[in-house]
Amino acid sequence: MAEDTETCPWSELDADGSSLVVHDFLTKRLSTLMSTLRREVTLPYARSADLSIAEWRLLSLAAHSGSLPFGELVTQSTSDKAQVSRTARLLEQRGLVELRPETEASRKKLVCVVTEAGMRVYDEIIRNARRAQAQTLLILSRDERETLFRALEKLQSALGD
Amino acid sequence: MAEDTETCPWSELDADGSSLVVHDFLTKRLSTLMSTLRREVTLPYARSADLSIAEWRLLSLAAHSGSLPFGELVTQSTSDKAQVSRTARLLEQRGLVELRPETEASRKKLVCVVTEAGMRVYDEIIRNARRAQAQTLLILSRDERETLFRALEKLQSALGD
DNA sequence: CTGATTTTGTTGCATCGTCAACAAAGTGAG
DNA sequence: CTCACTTTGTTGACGATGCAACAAAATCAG
Repeated sequence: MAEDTETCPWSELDADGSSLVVHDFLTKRLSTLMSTLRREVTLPYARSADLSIAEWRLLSLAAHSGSLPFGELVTQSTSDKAQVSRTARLLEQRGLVELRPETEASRKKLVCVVTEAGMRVYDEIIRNARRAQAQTLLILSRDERETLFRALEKLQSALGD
Repeated sequence: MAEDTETCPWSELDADGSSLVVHDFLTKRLSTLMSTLRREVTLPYARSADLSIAEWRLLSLAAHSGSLPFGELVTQSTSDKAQVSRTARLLEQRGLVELRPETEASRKKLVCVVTEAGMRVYDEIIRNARRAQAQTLLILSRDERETLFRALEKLQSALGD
């Protein structure tokens, strides 16, 4: 084993897995990268529309399909329902989304509908964000990009989504 | 363009980057995975030693080399110096690390030295964590693992470390 | 050595995220 | 219909996190 420990220590693992040498854990690496991305990419874009990161995440989730049930918002966001509730209400106060009953008969179950104003904000940011991300991803080869996303996907579903 | 949009929409980007179709942004994917990993992997292990995630991160950083200057702790952790300061003091109160002046002459610059007790806690957790991570990584092919880590590394340094 | 400048760690504060308790609404067996 | 049970969104409380002001110490030019 370990023919290329220098350059790829993480590849050094066997079926048992106990010989993994990685001090540089996947979790650490991901968390470092995430924190950099938040600071350098997401935060600036969110701030350009005077949104917090949580607000931006919610708006973009809902805006992608125009509207989303409250429950879906909770499921798809990383946050819990408390955070989603408060953030959604903030977005509502600013006229970017509307929270209304799912059906006429019901009064409790809510849908989050993005307003015209919300859509404008979303479109504006998402365009820049797309370009910035694409620019960043260009430092990876096409194969690396594909493998990266596929690997992340696999890990996600292996961990029980 | 878009020969394989179905399976790999993210690979669809050109030099300008404007044609990137990714709704599924890298940031979103990473943040989802991170949050799952924290919940399913890191948190349980940290809790098994009654540590918060921040405490575990600090302890593992210092324990890897036995001791680490305070400044290095700040640099290598994702957190800022305030957080590091408070967390380190907590670890000190619990006898897992010792914070002492870097040299005899100095009184301010600190080194974080992991105690015997701290090392025992670290060793216990790290062993399990390694095994768990290795187990998870087994769902990726060797090539995918290598590419994944290399890609993450590249992105990190491209974003100005 | 001395005074000015920079580093370094601490503290206060505002924000964010999570947990748990709660109330209102929906659901279903009888 | 009705009573018990579940689901859903809100609220309060607390810990974690990040920012910025601050004081003590280190550094350095002269």
